[in-house]
Amino acid sequence: MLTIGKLGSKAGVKVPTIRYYEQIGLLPEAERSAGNQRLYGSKALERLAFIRHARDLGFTLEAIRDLLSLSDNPDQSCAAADAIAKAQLLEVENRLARLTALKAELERMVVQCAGGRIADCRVIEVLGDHSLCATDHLHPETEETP
Amino acid sequence: MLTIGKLGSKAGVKVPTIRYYEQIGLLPEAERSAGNQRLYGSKALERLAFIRHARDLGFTLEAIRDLLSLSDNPDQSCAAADAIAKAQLLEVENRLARLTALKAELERMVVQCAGGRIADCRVIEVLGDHSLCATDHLHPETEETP
DNA sequence: CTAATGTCTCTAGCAACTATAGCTTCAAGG
DNA sequence: CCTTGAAGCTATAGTTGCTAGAGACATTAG
Repeated sequence: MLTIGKLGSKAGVKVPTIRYYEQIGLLPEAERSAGNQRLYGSKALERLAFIRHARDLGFTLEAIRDLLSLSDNPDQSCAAADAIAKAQLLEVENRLARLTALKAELERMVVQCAGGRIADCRVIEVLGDHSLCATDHLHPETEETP
Repeated sequence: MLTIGKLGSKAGVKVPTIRYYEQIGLLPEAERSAGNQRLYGSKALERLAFIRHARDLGFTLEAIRDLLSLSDNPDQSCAAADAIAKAQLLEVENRLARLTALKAELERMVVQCAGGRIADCRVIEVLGDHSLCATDHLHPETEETP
């Protein structure tokens, strides 16, 4: 049995994050020791690794919740899991496209900066006027993890 | 003079967002009409467009605050503005690299899904075991806007 | 046995908004 | 002139995915 700290270091997840996952129901309530400390077995480690990996791949906790409940019922069709992954792929492709446009724009800005005074600075100028942009890099839709 | 709604639709920014920007000091306190409604002139529109554009380019509000204070004092060297833009460019390049690895992994997952039962689903399987991954798509470091 | 970690709960904070509630003001139609 | 509906106001709370802190108990190394 692992304490929360051991579990965290094995899975590469910080301790408060584990407690947070338990709190929002992604992880089941842990067993407790006599002294009320959480104890975890290998199943919890697997589940946490799953969550961690899916987070690394950019899935939201909501999507992960769905994926976990799918993997808890292994007899169903995997169409749902496939759909979630495909949606995530689309999302990522979208962001890639936007980021690529952004990068081009930032490069243009930086290259054109003459290094003189602010009054001549292309960075400031371009930021003040979207029509100076070469591409449309619109509304990156603030979200989290790619 | 524009009302907050007109300003918002001209700049492509939602009304509560404008009030929020005022609240955190990115926009100066607006003039008020007799009936206490905010009124904006063209300077405010420019400033808001600047903010909006910089947000679209992925700058944080903190970076934007700095850029605005630079553009408010146009007699300085533009080295600072240039540095902010360069840092932002690096950031974007980083994210691009990570996203590209992610995309490859997601594509692999999706392609390999045979469409059978969860028990055989590659999506679930890969999520449970990082060693099945072809690339290192590690820790995308949760942030906002690309 | 003591000191140093580790863990516990609870609360508050981060970015960058968005949404809600309950009110006032404004512009246009009848 | 009056009413109705949209748009504005303030203030507060919620969102996502954590992270940080306080103050108290548990465990372990020396």
